[in-house]
Amino acid sequence: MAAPLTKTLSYLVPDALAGEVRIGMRLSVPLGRRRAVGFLLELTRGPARGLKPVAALLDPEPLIPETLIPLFRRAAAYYQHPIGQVIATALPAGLAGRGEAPPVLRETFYRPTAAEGRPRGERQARMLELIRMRGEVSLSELRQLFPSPYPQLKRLLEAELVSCRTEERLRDPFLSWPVAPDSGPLLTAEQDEALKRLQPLLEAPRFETFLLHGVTGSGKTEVYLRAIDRVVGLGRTALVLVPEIALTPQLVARFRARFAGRAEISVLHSGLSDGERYDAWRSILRGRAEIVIGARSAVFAPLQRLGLIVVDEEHEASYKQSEGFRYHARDLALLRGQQQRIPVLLGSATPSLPSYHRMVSGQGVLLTLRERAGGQPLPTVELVDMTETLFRTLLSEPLVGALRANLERGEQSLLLLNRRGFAPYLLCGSCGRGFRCPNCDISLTWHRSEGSLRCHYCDFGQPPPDACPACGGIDLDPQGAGTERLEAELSELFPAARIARMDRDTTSGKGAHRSLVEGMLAGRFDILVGTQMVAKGHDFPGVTLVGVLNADAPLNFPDFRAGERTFALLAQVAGRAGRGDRPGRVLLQTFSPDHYVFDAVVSHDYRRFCEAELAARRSLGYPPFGHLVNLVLAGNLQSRVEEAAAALAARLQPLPTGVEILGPVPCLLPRLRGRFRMQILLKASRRPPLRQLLDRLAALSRPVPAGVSLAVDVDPVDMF
DNA sequence: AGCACGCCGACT
DNA sequence: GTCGGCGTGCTC
Repeated sequence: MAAPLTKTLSYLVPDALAGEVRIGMRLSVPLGRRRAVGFLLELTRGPARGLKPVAALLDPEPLIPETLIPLFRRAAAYYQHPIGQVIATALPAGLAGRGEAPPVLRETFYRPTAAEGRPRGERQARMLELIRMRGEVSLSELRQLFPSPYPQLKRLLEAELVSCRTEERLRDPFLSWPVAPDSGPLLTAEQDEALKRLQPLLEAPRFETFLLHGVTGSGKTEVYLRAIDRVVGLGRTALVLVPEIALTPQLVARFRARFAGRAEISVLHSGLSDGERYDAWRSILRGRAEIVIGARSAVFAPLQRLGLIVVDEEHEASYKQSEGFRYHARDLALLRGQQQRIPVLLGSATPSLPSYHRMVSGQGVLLTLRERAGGQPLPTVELVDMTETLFRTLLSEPLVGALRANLERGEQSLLLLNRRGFAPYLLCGSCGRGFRCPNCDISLTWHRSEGSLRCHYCDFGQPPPDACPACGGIDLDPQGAGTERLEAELSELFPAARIARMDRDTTSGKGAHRSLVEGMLAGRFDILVGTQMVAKGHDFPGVTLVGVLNADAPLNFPDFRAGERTFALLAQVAGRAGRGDRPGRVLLQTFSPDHYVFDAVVSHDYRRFCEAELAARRSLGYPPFGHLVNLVLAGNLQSRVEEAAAALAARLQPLPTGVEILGPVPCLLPRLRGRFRMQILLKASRRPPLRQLLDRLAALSRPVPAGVSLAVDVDPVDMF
């Protein structure tokens, strides 16, 4: 239902429709004095006291498999979100609202009849001959061979020399990454061991969580491929979740190559048009795909006979949707696994603390790959203490030296600077004035090549002024550095080097990301600079040096997960080094070399990091030892939002024992896209009292006044 | 969300 | 005396 209703509504099925209704169908139903789109979740018999009748069925077949309905129900309850919007999030666009479903494409096929005759016309005769020879020919093919075949086809049909039939055609956007069939490498002993542990559950499925913790380059994908091969071989299907499909073309290509001709793979990604997405959904529903690979929302893919769910890079924050229905795809994957009684395989080089904690507390099986698959050593990681550099330089001497040496050896280098643009601030040299976004009240980033000052949180952009609007000074000074500036500085330092940049600005075009990846693989670049995008999943065998410019920057985030995030980012990017036949070296530039995160990165000791971090979280009651719910209020009038937040906090009293309330306080970004934002953070060591409080919140008739919106974020990941 | 109902200020 | 403001409540 498009309406944000918490409860479901019951309708009467008229006798005329009784034969056709099935669970999972879309219905048109009366709601108030309008018509709404609803989903049939349950059919019951009983007295029809005062129920309004269903107006119409919208589709000939169900759009939702019955097995997904419990998932929608639990997800709606858990995330305190109206079930209609949960379903709308899951489905391809256009199916939940009043919007029309994308058109179904049809294809007509012509085949010869038993009749013997010959047509008179020459063109007709040639066409008939082709159809007789091939047995059946599609209209689109005929149109390629005969410019306008319609008059002849009409005659042939009238003469009953051919017959035709129409069937739905599913759009199939085949990804064009080259596919060479491959049967896979020999397994390492550790991979083999991991598969042996998985095997029994693939054969006789039941719910179990596996966490595959494998160092970078240890071949986690190979384990997924083998496990899925087994699942598919047993006639079941598999779902693979990846953080961002556009950034993992290599993984998709490996799946295609491995299963070429043996299993159909459906790839769900953000580049699909509504029509393609709709067709992908229907083809999965009809069982035409054995393997589905997709990002977050693919956790709802309508696969039948599911035998395994894989969540790759399970620690990635992008699995959490941060708007609307704020679900976490990894957690829903676990729920789906539990409901459908199948194993769920989480994989990461840097598992999330909650997942790791689940395993060590006995709620799952930890599988570990300590060695790289090709036997390469893990890279050596060194710290460069930036407090000892005399001048504020972007690139330290040791890093410049290492880059130079790498260039001389003809080896590739990768540099991470987690900030795009040229400079994050542009300040007036005379009066010190800066430039802020009028909608978000944060500093605008100078994008030099694009010639604009841009806000990274909304779409705002303006050309950089020639003079300071406050004092008229013409001496505008870029402060700090982003990837664009780093790229420029490197070209000055190494004029002969071939430098490429990978960040959101250089990869927004279609195929741009792919051509950067291919360029690196083909050795067309010596140095790749980029934001965290460069850290994600790539396998560049030629890279032997990785440098991180502001390695401690993410530590300064006011978030209890800062340490975990920093460790994950650094370990992931370090893992890009030395994947080929030459050893890798990693240099981390930092102003706080004594921080314990760096110890863990240098020693590649994930476990020690986890134990330390978990101890700290336990003492503070943070996840996984406590549970958080963030209530975010937003509105155009600051005073109204503040009053609403204070009033809501008061209405939550008295708090159930065990629940703490923090706030209301302004959000980390107190203004975003022109709206003022306040948050109320709820914290509890156990879930039940927190649930109780959320139920009370849901029962409030008007939790916030008009002009203010309220978002309930259960298990928040980004507390902006 | 929509769309009613319902009770208080400036207009034909 | 009506038109219309948005506060409150419901939708099988």
